[in-house]
Amino acid sequence: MYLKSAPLELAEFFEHCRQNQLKITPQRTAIYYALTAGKTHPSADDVYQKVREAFPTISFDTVNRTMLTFAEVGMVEIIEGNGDPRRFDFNLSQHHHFYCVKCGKIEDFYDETFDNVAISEAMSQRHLIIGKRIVLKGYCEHCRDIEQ
Amino acid sequence: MYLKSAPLELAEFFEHCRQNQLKITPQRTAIYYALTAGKTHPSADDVYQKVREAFPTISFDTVNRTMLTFAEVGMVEIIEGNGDPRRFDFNLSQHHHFYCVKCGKIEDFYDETFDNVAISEAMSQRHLIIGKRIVLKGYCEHCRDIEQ
DNA sequence: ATGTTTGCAAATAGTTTGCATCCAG
DNA sequence: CTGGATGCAAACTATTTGCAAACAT
Repeated sequence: MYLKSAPLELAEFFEHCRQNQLKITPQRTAIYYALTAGKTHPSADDVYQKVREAFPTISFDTVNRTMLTFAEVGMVEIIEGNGDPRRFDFNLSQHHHFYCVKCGKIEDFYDETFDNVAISEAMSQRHLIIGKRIVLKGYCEHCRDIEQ
Repeated sequence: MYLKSAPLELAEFFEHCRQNQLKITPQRTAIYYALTAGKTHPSADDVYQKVREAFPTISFDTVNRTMLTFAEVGMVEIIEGNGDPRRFDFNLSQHHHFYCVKCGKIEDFYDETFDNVAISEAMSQRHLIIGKRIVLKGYCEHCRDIEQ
């Protein structure tokens, strides 16, 4: 089915903070609000601009660091690749990527089953699709062992 | 089936350059070689380090610009997101992304068919997979029209 | 010959770090 | 009170731009 995004309720946010020994500060609460009200895949600066509407004295720095903290405790996700140096792919055949969240390694893999799944009409009619790829995230065979 | 990456032959590389009005310079040729011989998902700096083995006087700058040029004419692909500012996702439910290569917009979508396709044993046994996502690339409904 | 490409240097953008002050618990 | 959080400034990394000299065609 079509499920809409389900942002955390304020109470859940507080709970999350407590569970992770994060102090509930006015800044963090304002950032939480900005996330529920702002654009969907914001950069740190997007969040900063939005938060300032409610909290004009907050520093960019606090926003940026708070977002990293939120990501660490699983309250937001960092979209894979973004923020890392640009990387190029010389393999032009249809393939998929496994991305290691620890060491940043990218591994190609091939999967015909995925290749054969059609994109929904809704998407392919609205946008002009030029590529389709599975991105797996995880710990690679090396990092899974040294992971605490 | 399992298809290995098929790098361009030197002749194809020259042909590609001619077709795109790119002059065949020693630097570009050396970069092409470095791509076939070097690591699989290199950053501009990775390529630079590799090229210098054969062409010690090349500048980082030329490598970086050449990679962008190669990407423009479709000889390499820029891995989506990498090189762009970090972006966060507040939507923690299982979903997928459409990424507009023109304006950088990311749109969520949901697709149970994709969700239900299992990851191959080969991948799931080797790595510790924590996320699976389809990434569609293309021109969004807005950019598809103003696209030249 | 001439328009593209290269190499250098400077500028810009995004992110990270160090540290003194402040405040939630 | 006290350790974590904040704000500021400086450092760092990656990328982009401008320009003169060099080169492929």
